[in-house]
Amino acid sequence: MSVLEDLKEVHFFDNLEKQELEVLASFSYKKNFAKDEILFFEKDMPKHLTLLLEGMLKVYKTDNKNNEVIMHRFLPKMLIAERVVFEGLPYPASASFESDGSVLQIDFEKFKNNFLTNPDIAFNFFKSLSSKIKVLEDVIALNVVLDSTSRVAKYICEHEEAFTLKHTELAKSLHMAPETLSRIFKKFIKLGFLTKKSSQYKIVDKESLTFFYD
Amino acid sequence: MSVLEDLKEVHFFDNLEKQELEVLASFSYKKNFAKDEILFFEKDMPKHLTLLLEGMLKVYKTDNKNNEVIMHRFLPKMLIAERVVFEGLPYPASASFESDGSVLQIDFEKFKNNFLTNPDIAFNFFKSLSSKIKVLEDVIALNVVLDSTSRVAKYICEHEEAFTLKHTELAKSLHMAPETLSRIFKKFIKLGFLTKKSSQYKIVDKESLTFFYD
DNA sequence: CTCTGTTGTTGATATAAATCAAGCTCATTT
DNA sequence: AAATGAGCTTGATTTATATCAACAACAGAG
Repeated sequence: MSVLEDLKEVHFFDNLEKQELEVLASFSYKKNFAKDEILFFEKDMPKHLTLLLEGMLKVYKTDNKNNEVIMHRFLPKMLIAERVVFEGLPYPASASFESDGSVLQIDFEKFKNNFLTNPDIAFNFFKSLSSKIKVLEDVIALNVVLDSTSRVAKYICEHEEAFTLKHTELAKSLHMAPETLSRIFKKFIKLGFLTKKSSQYKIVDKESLTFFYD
Repeated sequence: MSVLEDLKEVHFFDNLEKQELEVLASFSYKKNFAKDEILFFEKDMPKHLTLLLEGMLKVYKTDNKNNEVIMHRFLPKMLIAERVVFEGLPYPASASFESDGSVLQIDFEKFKNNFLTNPDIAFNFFKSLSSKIKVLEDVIALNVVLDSTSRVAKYICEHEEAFTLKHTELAKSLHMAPETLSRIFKKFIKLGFLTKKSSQYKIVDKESLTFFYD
């Protein structure tokens, strides 16, 4: 797929004319990554605006005990770390691919000069920053306000992809030990909120689960 | 002080002409608050863009056990909850004054139509959103990645106002029990990182303190 | 189909921090 | 100066969750 075709699929640029997209494509480059490849390391300087095209990406920090703390999980068509690019700061965390994927790297200086003065693009940029604030507020609400059981309840109710993740990964997102997650799932099954057949979990009583956090 | 004079003091609007400021002032209202008064409640719908003029404001959520979790602390000249205003969503948390203070309430529709198309203002709006992302990332880094001791070390090194807060309030910001904070201060004094004379704390070995989190 | 390694589970134990309870300090009022 | 009360400190206890260790389940390789 050409860069131009990729750009057409990204709602972020919906308001651009065909000709403008061509200009944008002229300073945008597609790059492929394999599972577990690193997109950037904490403290690297961003060189371009990055848009995730395919695959799942996690942004994480590593704590004292070398545990990953996942701060964001990105799905295709999302803009990545635009804040630091915008501010010319080093990345505050590292990012790696959780599956094969690809990104579009856009020359930020050119983007800024050619497009950020366009109110529609600026508006989308606002929205992208806003949604990131929302995600972070949710991470705080999830990790700081709720206990483990409530975190699991909230996460599996609100995230379709929860049961597609490996337990170790899910535990990382929820910021708890895999053992703890395992015990909570067991509890939910015993309470009849969840079923498990051939290691595939399914919510059977969402109502009750929401009581944990709502 | 007139609204116009207040506006002149806010760097956010530095790039506006005198005449533009007058237009802005025409749909902006100043409102005073006493300590502990509520600016807005979680789930209220925002009615205007709010700029803190004077005083200290905290934005917080309340957890299961009715403990406050402070998500932001605002100092004068900061824009408050612009994201939710921008997105037309209810406030995700409550806000109350920690001291007497005042805010400027700006009609958002008019602001948007008259000023958000101005690249300088849009740029400042980006910056405001960006800095909020940074604060939230820091809250996550502080609360999720670090243990209590490191959180205290980081906070007192990076926040001038740390020692002006009551211990109960500081403990809330750091998301720990006041008793825990007290014990950590005691430990820091014993280690010679901190001194306390007539209940005024002072950092004497910042270098060592930074080792806890850097 | 069996072997092997990885991921998930379970129970036992350790640990950080919250909670509880009591006493202390200091500022304010009388 | 004594009395009051809010905030702070200290020690004892409890609690949630991590860690450790052993084992089970399952997936992929041969």
